[in-house]
Amino acid sequence: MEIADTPGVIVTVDTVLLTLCDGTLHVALLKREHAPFEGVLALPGGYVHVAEDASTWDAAARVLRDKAGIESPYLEQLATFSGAGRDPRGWSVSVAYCALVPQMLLRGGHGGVKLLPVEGLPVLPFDHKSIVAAAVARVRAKSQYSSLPVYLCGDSFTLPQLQAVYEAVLGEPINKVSFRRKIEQLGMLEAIDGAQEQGRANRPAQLYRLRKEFNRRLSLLDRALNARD
Amino acid sequence: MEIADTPGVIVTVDTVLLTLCDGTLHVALLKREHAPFEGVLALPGGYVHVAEDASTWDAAARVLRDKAGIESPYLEQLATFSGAGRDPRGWSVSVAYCALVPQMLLRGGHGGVKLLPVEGLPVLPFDHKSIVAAAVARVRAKSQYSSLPVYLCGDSFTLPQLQAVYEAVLGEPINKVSFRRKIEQLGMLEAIDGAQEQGRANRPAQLYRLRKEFNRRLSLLDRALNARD
DNA sequence: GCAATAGTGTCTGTAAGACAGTATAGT
DNA sequence: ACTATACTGTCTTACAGACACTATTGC
Repeated sequence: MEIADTPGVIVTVDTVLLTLCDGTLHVALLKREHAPFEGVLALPGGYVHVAEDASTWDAAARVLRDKAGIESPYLEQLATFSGAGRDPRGWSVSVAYCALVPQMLLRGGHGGVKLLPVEGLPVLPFDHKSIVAAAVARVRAKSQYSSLPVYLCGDSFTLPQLQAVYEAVLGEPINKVSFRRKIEQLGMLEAIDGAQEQGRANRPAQLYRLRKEFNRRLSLLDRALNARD
Repeated sequence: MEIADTPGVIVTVDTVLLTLCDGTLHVALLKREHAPFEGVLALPGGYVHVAEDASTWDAAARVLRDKAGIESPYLEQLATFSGAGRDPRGWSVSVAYCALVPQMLLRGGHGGVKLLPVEGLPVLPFDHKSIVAAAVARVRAKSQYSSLPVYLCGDSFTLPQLQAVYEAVLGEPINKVSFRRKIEQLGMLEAIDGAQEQGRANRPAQLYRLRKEFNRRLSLLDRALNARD
């Protein structure tokens, strides 16, 4: 029997929780409670707990739940950051995860969560700035061909609202007709019968929701990677 | 000061080395030299060596060099596989990397390397079958919009050869004119002056090579993720 | 009726695929 | 000259963006 662990390697998870505030992408940061960098704003993260976590995905979900008070409907593995220099405690491996949540869902979260725009972040400890940059790049890339931004909306939304979300993520205006054609052909939305946005002095917009069979589809794919087999 | 490692977690790297044989993707496997699964074919992998490896990328490169005798020009992080159940030794984290090499480069490798078609693999230990599947899916996806398959060719190649490689990876024929237009607009190849394929009873094809500025571009991007900051 | 935004029909330009033609080697 | 494959010019078709038009609410 060989050694049952890898001495000298720190194994952690970090989560990049993104949401839309005022039309721009923001990332959730927390003040660190322990050394190193105690009191400094950083990504929510923590050690993998061998006894509790069935995988690093579960560890990331636990970190978000316990430290930020959030159950993210979307949680995808981003990449793994590693090396001798990234953590002053020693050689470390951090499996980074990316979460997308509607801003409303953050209302119920813990009070200590700070939201900062992803552009123009202050200096962050470890290599957290690189991790955020990788998450934003991934989300922008996926938004060009997938339904990923729907996770930034609530349960129901109008097409103009969804288009505004896409435009905020991608940082450029989208042609209305093309957008609606694209959404149509992706086929992952369904109109909610008789439900329309009310209360404004114009034609009301149809409300839509994600079809059940597409719900959490992307995160399920990621889960399969972490399953036993 | 906290603990300097994460007890009970095994930290390894696994490499999926892909190449083209007889027009289909093959993966390199090695007989395991130690328990568990001693003597069984598996992906080349090993523990992270804190003293030698500056990152998991370096660990993967070292594993390929030492165990398979190959310096891969392309080595990209794929995903991280983790959990209590995937390794009988205990809770483990494996950072998986994907390498692409031209078949010629494998001639110089160690003798123990077995190449098997990625379709119809036998049962593999750990979750190596999932890892291979993820690598193949990633390579196919990236091949649709990038120059990734050039790493499966040698230093110089003709456009018809490159097209055959794309078709083998994607598993479907490509329109010749569209392919040449696409390659042209990607602009990462340059004709080698006066060099043409010889020796066949037809018009000789122009030889091309990857432009220097595009060399290892994708793997450099991945390296940046693993750098100190 | 008017303002404002939702949603749709249609035109146009760009890019992908099909096809056929020309080019150049060996035999 | 003939064959085989490399390469290229051009036609057609599909799709993305632009624009204009209709639809429906509150005031």
